[in-house]
Amino acid sequence: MEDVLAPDGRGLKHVAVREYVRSLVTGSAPGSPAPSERELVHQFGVARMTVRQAMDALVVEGLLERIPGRGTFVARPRRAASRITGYTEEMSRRGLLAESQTLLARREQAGPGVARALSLTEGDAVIHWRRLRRADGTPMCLEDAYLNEVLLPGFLQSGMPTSLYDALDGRGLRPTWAEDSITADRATPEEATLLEVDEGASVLRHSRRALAGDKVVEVSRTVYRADRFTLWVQLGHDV
Amino acid sequence: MEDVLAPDGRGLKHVAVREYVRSLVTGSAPGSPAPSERELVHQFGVARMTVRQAMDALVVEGLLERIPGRGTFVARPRRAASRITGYTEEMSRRGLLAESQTLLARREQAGPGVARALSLTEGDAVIHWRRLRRADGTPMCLEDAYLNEVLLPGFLQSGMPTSLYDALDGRGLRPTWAEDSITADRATPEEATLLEVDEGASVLRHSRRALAGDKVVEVSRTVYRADRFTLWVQLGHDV
DNA sequence: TAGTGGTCTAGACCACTAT
DNA sequence: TAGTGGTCTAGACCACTAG
Repeated sequence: MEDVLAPDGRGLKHVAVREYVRSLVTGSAPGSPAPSERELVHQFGVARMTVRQAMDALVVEGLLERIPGRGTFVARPRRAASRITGYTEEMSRRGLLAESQTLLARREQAGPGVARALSLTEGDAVIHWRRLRRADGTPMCLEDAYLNEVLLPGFLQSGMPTSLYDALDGRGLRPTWAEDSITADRATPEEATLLEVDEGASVLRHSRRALAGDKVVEVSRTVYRADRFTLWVQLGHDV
Repeated sequence: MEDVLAPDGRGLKHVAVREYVRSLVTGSAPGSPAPSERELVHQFGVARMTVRQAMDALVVEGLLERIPGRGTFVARPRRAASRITGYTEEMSRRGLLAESQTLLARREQAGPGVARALSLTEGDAVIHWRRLRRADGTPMCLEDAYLNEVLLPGFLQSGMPTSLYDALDGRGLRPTWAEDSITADRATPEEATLLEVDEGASVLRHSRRALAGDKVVEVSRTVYRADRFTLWVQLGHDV
């Protein structure tokens, strides 16, 4: 039989099968059976290899699980390391209202440390954004973020967003990789005043270098009130 | 042509092709070309679909990258969240000598918190292992680990290992998933004495719930000297 | 124009599971 | 025994890239 291709003219029958199966099984309980390969062959009038290509994708995705001799079934959802989140999303996840007060937002020349972290040259233009961040009205942390101005043209002029990560997302720069370091320390006098704690109170210092693909999009240093904040991290993944 | 199968009698030609290609490209620089599919068809005398099955596996693995119209090439290695490590491996990675002094290793009945964290019932038998851990001779942290005795029969009797994670590894219980929480605090008098710091010194408190598959294999609470230890975490992954 | 990967066919035999 | 997924064949046409 010649290759007439699908009615839509694009040779993507396996996509049609894949999305059909996906629509069938999303929402099904793990262990529910998916249609058998030969059943789909008859339904779609395609070759079995085409159906297998469709199912393979769903298996790789972790949606389906094949059991030889028995059939194909909805898989137990895989665990995966949590996506990289910023303060706003993290507080929202905890059921707290995130508010931020910008203390400083300006163009600066990168110092040696920031330049290295942002993969820039010393003296390059960076955006320095300092915020006092609250949760349900109480100071939670003080954050100094440094951004590569080249990646964010007009960022300072366009009015600062509430969520940096949402703003990055909108520019296709959502971080997919982050290198964090965390240590315990005591609040400096300035930090204590802003965070409304006693001088020398316990704080958690959190540094992040966040990348979107190859591009370093954010370097930040945040100091959290230890009496109000515990950092949660999930590590690893299934299979 | 009938299905004579490979010389070894097992119908796994795609494995032979896959491992041949893997051996060719491991060590090659990203961007190096892999053999073309039709080239492998001739070399192995197999059908193209068989070659594609082999290559598909390597693409999913992240070793190869297909570029339509150009060929198949060695992919840039994907970043992936670091594997879950214990103290011994972490110190070794930092070039420090890890030593441990067992302060306590005994069978206990799980209290409510430990029982819940280990997915056990209160009163079930657990192993409680407390260690003072040093790096290059200086106290670094104090760790209380709780283990499910049912998963580790004879663990206490077989002599305590240096590395818990190596011991778990040997029993097929290497953690693949961990839920950590981190906070800053001050050392209690007892902690200060053991860690050889002043009472009230800054410490990092790190709790972990580590799983191997569905099984909770370790629940631990560790207190680190903040003057000696910074926690490093990598998050996210490519694609 | 030659070569590449992308898609697809219409079968086949195998080992395994469930009835 | 019937049904399932696992493997495999020997072709085919397509869009795309590169020389």
